[in-house]
This record gives sequence, structure tokens and C-alpha cells, in this order.
Amino acid sequence: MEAEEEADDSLLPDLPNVEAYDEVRMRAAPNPNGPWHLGHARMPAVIGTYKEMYDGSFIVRFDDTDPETKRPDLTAYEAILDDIDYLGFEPDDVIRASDRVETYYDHARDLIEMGGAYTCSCSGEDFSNLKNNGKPCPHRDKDAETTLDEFEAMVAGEYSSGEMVLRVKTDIEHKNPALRDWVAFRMIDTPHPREEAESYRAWPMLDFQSGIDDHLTGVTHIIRGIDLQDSAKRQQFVYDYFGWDYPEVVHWGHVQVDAYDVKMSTSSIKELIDAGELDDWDDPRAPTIKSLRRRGIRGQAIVDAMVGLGTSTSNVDLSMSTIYANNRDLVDDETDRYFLVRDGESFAVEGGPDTAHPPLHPSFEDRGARDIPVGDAVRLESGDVPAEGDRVWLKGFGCVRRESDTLVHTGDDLDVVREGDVDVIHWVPTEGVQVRMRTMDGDVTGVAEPDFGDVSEDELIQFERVGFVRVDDRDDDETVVYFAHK
RNA sequence: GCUCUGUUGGUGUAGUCCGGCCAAUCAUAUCACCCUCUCACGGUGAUGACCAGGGUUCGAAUCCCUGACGGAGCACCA
Repeated sequence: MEAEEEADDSLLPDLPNVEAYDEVRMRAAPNPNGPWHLGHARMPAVIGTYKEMYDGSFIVRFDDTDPETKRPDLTAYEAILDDIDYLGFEPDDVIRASDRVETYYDHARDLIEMGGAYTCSCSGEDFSNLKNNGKPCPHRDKDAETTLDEFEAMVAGEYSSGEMVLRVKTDIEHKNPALRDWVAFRMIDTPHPREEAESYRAWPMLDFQSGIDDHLTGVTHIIRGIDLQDSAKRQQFVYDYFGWDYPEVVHWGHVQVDAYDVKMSTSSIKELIDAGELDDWDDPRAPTIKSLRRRGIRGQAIVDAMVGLGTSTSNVDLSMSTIYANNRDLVDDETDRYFLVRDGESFAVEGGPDTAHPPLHPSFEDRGARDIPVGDAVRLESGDVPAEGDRVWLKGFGCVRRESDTLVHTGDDLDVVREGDVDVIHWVPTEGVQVRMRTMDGDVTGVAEPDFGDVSEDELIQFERVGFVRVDDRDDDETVVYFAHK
């Protein structure tokens, strides 16, 4: 009954043919060639949500089968698992393709014995020409015996890169050229960065490795991008040889995120970091999961936005404002308020109380109030400075009138604010906490009120009229905060 | 060129399978007002979409045809 209720308010479309399986089992199959960008959050968000909807399971499988062009980054394995944890999901199992190479070899041998694959030494160009004309290459009719010998030589590393591949025998005249006799294994001279896998030279291609693993790990539902639209059809040939049933497949389009100058791709972010244009993967200007995390955005806010995109096959644009709105909703109640004045201008103050006591949170007065000593002078943001003779209400302090470079307390009642005659602004005493606020548009410096000095690292607060920030690093000279959103 | 595939307001999404309850849902965005000692939160309202043209039908966002525009694959990347 509970399951029914959950399914009712599900945010995602039903998965196909769920009734046919005892348990819905899915997988995320990242390539660990770097930490995740924002778009990567979609997979755990969606399969994690489906797992909850159907009481199913999902595994993380690192598809690290290209030690050269998509060379794995040894730190990325943990970084990715860490990102998934931050998003609020826990995989039921974690495996690495580079640990399973022998399994792929075994299946290749079986396939060869069934006559489903042949070794081929054509150059890529030659084969492509033949294939595009629906013509078989001379190696296609090789007997299984010879193929097996040559495959064992591949496994033994007796060929160099480009000299020999193993192809799956599909249908060389298939109307879709993308499906004709595709490569299952190729030689790579560069050793794998993982010690456990560094001796392998014959590596499976994605379609072979992934196809074998999906079956062996009991995956019932595959969710993947439209770039892999033909994968199921390619792998179906292997499944047919082995007599396996292919899992259900959902394809989704690409996600683009607005608001960033930086292209959302692992390689381009990496280049910018190497070039010193970004500090690291969690630079506020980087469209990465680590960056949003550092800015104080809850994983849940990202997950909700990703789930809201659904799983349609068309390409979609994700607005950062959706993530921000989700996050504001999540954190507004718990974030205390403080003042921060950016690029301030100082004014002497005359009259009025010695200290101001604005509340920590306007909706929760019982949390208490802040103590802001006024002293002889205060700082205002440039844009808030009143014209000569005009009044402005310093929040928590009272109404002042500007007379030259002095703000004179007028003693006006709060009614002047209620009637709309006077604007309420924030301010800080001249003695405050130096703040460096890191934003997507660069760093901003300013001064925060003294009580802000008590906020501990990693806490999320709101600078009134500025926005929500996460306190990142405190030291005696300066406090670094990361700007999340307004 | 061959093969897949898509097109609902600024953005995302529901509805499309089984045509009428859709003068199209919800969220976000923008604007206005209310609340408020924040330009936050909350409340109210407004703005704004069925790619185009034919056809079938009493009736089409939904079915059929044609066209336009878009995305993807045709790698010894994943």
C-alpha cells in the first residue's frame, strides 16, 4: 500500500514494463576521467528516485576501459562516489570494469566459438569504406579456430595498437550503417593507471563491456543518453548469440545549464584548471557538483531540479534559478541573518542608541537578536547612500538624515518606513569582520557586522539584501564565504 | 549520403498510447499588489505555449499525410 502511495506522487514517468521483473535494478556507468560536472547529477538523481519509487536498486559501475583517450583519473573514483553521497544516494554496489577484464575475455572466447566474432586487421579507413558499401572484409570468413588464436594473441599483448581488433559479426548489409560489424576489442599500448589492470593491452569497447555487464549484474532498466541510441541495437546482436534478453531502455537528451561561461564538459573544465583560469574543481565559476556544494547548495536542490527535467529524449536547458529556488526553499528557515557591506562608504553618526539589535531571523524571533555596536561611524553600500538631506532607515538602528558626511539620528517613528517615505537599508560599524565573498562573477570584498565572527565554518547564512552564502574559511585577517544565490 | 529521433509559454513539465472532462497542468521566471525594520520567506493576481499546412471527425495538443526546424549515430571514445 505504501508503495502505491509513493508511486502516486511520483515525479518521474513510469519505467517501462516494470511488472515483468521481480526487482527494478539500474546502474550508473560513469567514466572516471574526472570529477563530475552538473549534468552528471542527473543519473544518480533519476535512478536514485526510481529506486525509491519501485523499491529497487542501483549499482555504480566505473566504465574505465580506455586507458588512453579517456584515461581514468585515479582520484575521480572516490570523488564521484562522494558526489553521489552528497546528492543523497547510496549505491547498492560499486564495481569497476577494469577489474572484470577476464570476464570480458571469457565471453569473447564464447562468442568466437559460436562464430559471432572475428579478428580483423583492416585499417579503420579500409574497413569503413567496405562497411559503408555493405561489403564484408576479407577477415570475416575466418574460421573460429584462427580467430581464437589471434584473439589469444591480442590478450597476450602480441599486437600493438591499431594492428588487430575483434569484431562482432552482425549484419554487414544492415540498413543502419552504425550497426555493421562493430569493434568489440582493440589494442591499447598505454597501461591502465590502476595497478590491478596495468598489464592488460586488449581492452573491450563500451558496447561489448557494457552489454556483458548489464546482463551479468542483473540490470533490468538502462537509462542513458541519446548519444547511445544505437547501443541497444548493437548489443542486441551479442545478446542474441548468448540467448539473453535485453533490458528495458530509456534514452534522454542532453542537458545544458544556463548562467555559466564555462562549457560543461569534464575536459574543458580540466583545461581551464590546468591553465590556472579556475582554481580547482570547486571554483565557484566551475559548473561542477563540487562547486555547488562548496557554495552551500544542498544536494537535494539539485536532485529535485534534475528529476523535474524528466526523461524526455529532447535536449533540455536547466535554469540555475530552478536549483536556487529549490535551495532557498530548503535553507531559508535555518539560515541566520547578518549584514555585509560591500565597497562601503563611511559616515559619522550623530545621536541614536549605542547598539542595534536586529533579529537573527525575522520569522523566528525566539532565536534572539544580534548586537551591533554603532560607534562613531558606520559604512553603507555605495548604492544605498542617501542624497544630501534625505533620510534612510538603518535597519535595527533607526532613521537618519544625511547632512554632509554625517548621518544624524532623526528619532522618526517606524511609521515613516511603513508609509513608504524611507527605505530600509543594511549597514555595518567601521569595526567589523573582513569578508571575501567568492561568486560566479569573481570575488567581492566587504565588511560584515561583528557577530558574524561567531559563525562557524561550513555554516550557511544570509547576508540581508545580498544573498545566501556558505562560510568557507576563517582566519584572523579575513573570512572567505562562497555566494550561493540571492 | 545512410540510419535513428524529437518539436506544449523565457525555462522545465503534465496531458498525446485509449480524440471530447484541455478556451491546456504544475513549477520556475518576470511584473504588480499585500505582508514585512531585507530586494529573503509567505500570500494574491497578472504575463505567457500546443512548429507549419493539409486531411479524418460532430469534435484534434492528441489520429493520418506533407513540410520546416532541431538533436544523435554511422570511432580501434565513453
